[in-house]
Amino acid sequence: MKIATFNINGVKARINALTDWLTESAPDVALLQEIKSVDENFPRDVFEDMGYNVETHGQKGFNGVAVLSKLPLEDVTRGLPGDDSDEQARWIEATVVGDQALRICGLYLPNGNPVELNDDGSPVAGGKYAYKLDWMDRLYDRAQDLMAQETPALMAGDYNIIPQREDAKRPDAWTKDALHRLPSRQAFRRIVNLGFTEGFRARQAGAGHYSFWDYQAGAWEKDDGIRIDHFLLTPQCADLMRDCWIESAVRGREKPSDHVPVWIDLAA
DNA sequence: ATGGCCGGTGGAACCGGA
Repeated sequence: MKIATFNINGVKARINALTDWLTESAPDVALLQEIKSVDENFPRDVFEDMGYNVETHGQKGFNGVAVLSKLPLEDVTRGLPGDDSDEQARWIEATVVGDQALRICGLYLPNGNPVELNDDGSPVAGGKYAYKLDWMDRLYDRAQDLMAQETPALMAGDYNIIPQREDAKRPDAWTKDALHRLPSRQAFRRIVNLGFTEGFRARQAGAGHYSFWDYQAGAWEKDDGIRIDHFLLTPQCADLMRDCWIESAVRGREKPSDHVPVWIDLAA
């Protein structure tokens, strides 16, 4: 089973690029982020006509996540648990019903910029960086629950985290940024350290592997990228992993997203 | 070498992104 995560940066603007990609690359499951659409306006018929089951968790203007699956989806839940006042659409879960059940979580982790700090270095309450770290605390709690299930499960999406220096072309440019500053990396590592396998790094070492290139300043042409889209797998899911790769060529196509798809292939 | 964007909203600039 091939599963891809893809921040599409607007489903309406990306509809042709997206259907071309689905036709050519044919994921069994696609986790989409930044659909930038309310559920009612999501073009579900387009994907249903291609043989996908469609589940969305959208909002007006920005954010929004979705799952497309050729296999049946069950027990769909929307929103990351832990804060009923959080109205941003960044989390969706479902169980993919195949030879065995696989719990999949699609996520769009907050960017966190600008970083606003108090004099003691703590994040300013109510600011975007505080929201990012608070969201990651809730992600930790959900990750802990998933791990306790001892079943095949994964959390994948746009983490907005550059885990290590080798995951950026110019790491020094990111040291104070919300995507790479130490507390952000620590919060990510703390989740991984619950026992998750980071799919890509289980397959591929070394620098020069990116999943995002800014639209500005010719970043794609200069390969000035960062790796921020990740798969985290429970041990029972990691045991099934055959491969994990980044489909970077998609960034060079017509009217691309600024992110590209990241894939895993599972023996399931 | 150098400069440099894009999508959505709403109907012009501005927000949000990373």
